[in-house]
Amino acid sequence: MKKELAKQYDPAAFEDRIYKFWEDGKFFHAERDPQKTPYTIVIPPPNITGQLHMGHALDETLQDILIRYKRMSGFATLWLPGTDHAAIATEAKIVEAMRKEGITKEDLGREGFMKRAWEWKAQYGGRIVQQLKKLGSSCDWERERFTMDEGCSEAVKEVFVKYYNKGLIYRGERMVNWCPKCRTTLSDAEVTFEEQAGHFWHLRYPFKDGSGYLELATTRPETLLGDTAVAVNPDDERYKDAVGKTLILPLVGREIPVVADSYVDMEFGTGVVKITPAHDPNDFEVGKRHGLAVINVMTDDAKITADYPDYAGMDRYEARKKIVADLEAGGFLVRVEDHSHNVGTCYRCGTTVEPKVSTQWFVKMEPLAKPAIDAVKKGDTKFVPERFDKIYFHWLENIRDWCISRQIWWGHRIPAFYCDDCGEMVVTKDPQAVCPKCGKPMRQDPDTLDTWFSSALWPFSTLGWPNTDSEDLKYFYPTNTLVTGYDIILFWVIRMMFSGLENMGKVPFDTVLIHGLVRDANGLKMSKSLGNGIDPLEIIAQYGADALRFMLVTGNAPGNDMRFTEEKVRASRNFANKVWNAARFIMMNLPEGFKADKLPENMTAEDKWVVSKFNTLAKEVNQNLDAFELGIAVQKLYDFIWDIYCDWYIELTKPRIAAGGETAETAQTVLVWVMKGMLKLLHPFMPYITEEIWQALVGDGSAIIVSDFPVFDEALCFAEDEARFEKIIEAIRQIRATRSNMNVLPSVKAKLYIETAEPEVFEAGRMFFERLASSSEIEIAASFDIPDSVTVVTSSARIFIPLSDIVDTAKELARLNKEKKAAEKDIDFLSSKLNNQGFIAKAPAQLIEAQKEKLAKAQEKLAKIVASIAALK
RNA sequence: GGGAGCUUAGCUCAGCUGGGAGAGCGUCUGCCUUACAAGCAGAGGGUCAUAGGUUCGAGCCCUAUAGUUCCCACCA
Repeated sequence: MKKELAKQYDPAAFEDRIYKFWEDGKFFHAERDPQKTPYTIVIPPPNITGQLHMGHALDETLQDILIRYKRMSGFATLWLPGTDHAAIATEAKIVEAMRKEGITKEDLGREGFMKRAWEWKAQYGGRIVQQLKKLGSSCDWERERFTMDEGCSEAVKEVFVKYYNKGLIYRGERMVNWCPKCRTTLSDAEVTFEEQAGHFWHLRYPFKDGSGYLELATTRPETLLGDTAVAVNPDDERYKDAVGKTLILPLVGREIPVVADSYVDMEFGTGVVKITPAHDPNDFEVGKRHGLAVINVMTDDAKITADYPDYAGMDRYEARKKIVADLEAGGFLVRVEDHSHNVGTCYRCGTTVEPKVSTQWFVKMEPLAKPAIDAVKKGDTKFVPERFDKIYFHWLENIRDWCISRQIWWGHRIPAFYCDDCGEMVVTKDPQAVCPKCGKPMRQDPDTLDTWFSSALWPFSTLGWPNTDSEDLKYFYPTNTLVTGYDIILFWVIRMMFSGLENMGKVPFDTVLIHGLVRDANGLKMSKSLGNGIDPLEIIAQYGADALRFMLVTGNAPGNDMRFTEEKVRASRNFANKVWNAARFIMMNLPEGFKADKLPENMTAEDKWVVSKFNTLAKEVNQNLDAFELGIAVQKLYDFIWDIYCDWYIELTKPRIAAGGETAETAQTVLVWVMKGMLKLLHPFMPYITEEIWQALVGDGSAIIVSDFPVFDEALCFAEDEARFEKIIEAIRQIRATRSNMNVLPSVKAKLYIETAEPEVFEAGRMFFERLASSSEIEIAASFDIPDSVTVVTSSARIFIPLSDIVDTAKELARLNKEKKAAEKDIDFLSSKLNNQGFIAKAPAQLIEAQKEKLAKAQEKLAKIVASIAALK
């Protein structure tokens, strides 16, 4: 053997070294191999400004498990990494950093700002990548991409121009969501609604002719400045006469008409609505229908414009107070009620969004949505778990056009050029300096694109598109699995779907594996503002990446949220320690240069038992990984390794190793063979420890990361041997339980008389009773008569333990009677089932057989108990 | 207003196409048995939210109810 393993598992001692070993060995690098089937995952690119958080840790772990599994299963696997420029988020951070230095964007100018932004990217862009490596992510770093690198930018321009020429992108004046703090538009998906306590101000607007007033209610009195009408429902009898009349707008004095529009709900409030087309999306629509003026009363940072000297320069909330006060003073305020309503806020900074009319670029969604819906309906792409396709369909079926222009500098600049002289506009990939019509200079649109515009192209822009000759593109597209959280389906998954279909003619991936959120121990979302986030890097430093990874998949089903607790990480670390020590035990007991490439011919009952169990495990792990049930796969592994392998098999080999000779050698071979297989199965989940042990145990220079993943092997099914050995295990368990119940110390050894009709079965287990069942000597026969002994009854044996000094006949009788009752209950249950005609008629034959067997066993057992009770009396 | 999820042991959660309820942690009892006390061996603990229904058989399928979380829409 190569070297000794440390007594305690210390991941910090080898994780970085192992990662370097993999990188140096280029094991992550994907080669196109026509002999192999490709398996591709593109990473959801983390923000360039980001710090690794638990959400990433989960996302990356799931991907790495799938990639490692497929790599070992013989696929040409590509896990393509990269980062996202995260337009608004990044720009906000840079602006904030500049603010601390007393610099503004305007100070630097566009070019100067961009230079600074790229410097920022160079400085912080690598940080997240280094953090991903800590997790053990086996990404092909040679193919790392960035949404603003040359190729991705080329793809963005290509798509923009293409869409424009197809009429899928248009420029238009629309009501958009405006964040006054970020000073940019937001798409509908970027607006978060929040319930806020507010007020309902009831106002009266007087008729111009002095014939009274109309009473209406508003939640935003400050927008009154921009009112250009008041609307009522055309069917509302109360206001029939008012329609067409003119009102005088309080405080402003503007004359505004009363219009009839079915948008007004007669039941709500007074049935009268003030119409402010410049500051409310619905009002904007009403305004269009009635040809109303759009009067903007606010600046880009949501302050009142200079057009209203009484309020100019006040922000919207300040203005609200003053306007309400003035209304009250003027006798226009009727009353105020409390009213809670939903307010749109910026997903990034939380500022209340201000609806605003402006000229923006949009993607026409309807023609793109249709194929995206069909693709999932047809099953070309499927969601895991399936229920998420409902969210997908709902959004696409009710889709609105996508506002893609942003009023920031960090991002892909819109490739549209304007001639201020003749008004010509050119949309083109190449910079257009002069106007093709009049020859005057042209200027490029100052706006940039929504960050999701480039990430929508990620599955193919990263593979070389728009160069359709790209070998990577041909080989690796469509990708296979997309792994992401449910919170990002609307932002990203949908947009990749229609982009892939539109530009590549194929869906970008066949499966979308959705995971949930990692919450804190109290079930709260981890967030910066709450300060309840847990840093994965600290956890890794303390417990190791393997423990963190293992914890993140344990006990979790696809799509479900999970809670993070350190106890769970500790449990995972303990499991790693268990594996570590099992390996250590084996290596301590192996002769120099020991090889175990294939199973020995002369396997014993317990050897076949463990091999057969392992074979079943291999089948289950493969099946569950294929079904994306990582939580189940990992549970099976845990159970096998801890319970079957460590608690039983290793213990069973100890007397054999002590005995030496042939049986020892066979045991050693099986120990190593199963250990190797089990490490392979565990490798995708715990890559570091498995590689570290592999290197020490195998020591032939091979790497587990590229070893063959174990699969089910018909030749390793030993169902009969397995069942036979279970009888010995059952007996040992029963003896231990009985002794424990009777408070017999393990140090008190006793003779065992095993009465059984299957002596050969127990002969095979003879050497185990001493160590595992505290026995001093064993006799096996078809019949015994041992008075004053404790009687342990199993389905296949009656075992007498002569502990005369501690046996209390009355107690023993009570214990046996309890067992008798249990056995009788068993028999009742089974026989009533078997006596049920419906069951016999309709249940599967296999099940009926199984029940019959169980019944027979139970009856045998009962008979033995009854005999023991009789003997006691 | 529309939709989805969840409700299983004291806690956190698994439970695949319906066939005698599981894990980890915690609790209790014994053990330092030279791989591991980050451990070993035992034990206790659940009318699977409630009420109906389908079925030979329901934690699982159907209906309703309650509680809870989330998503979408956003009526001034």
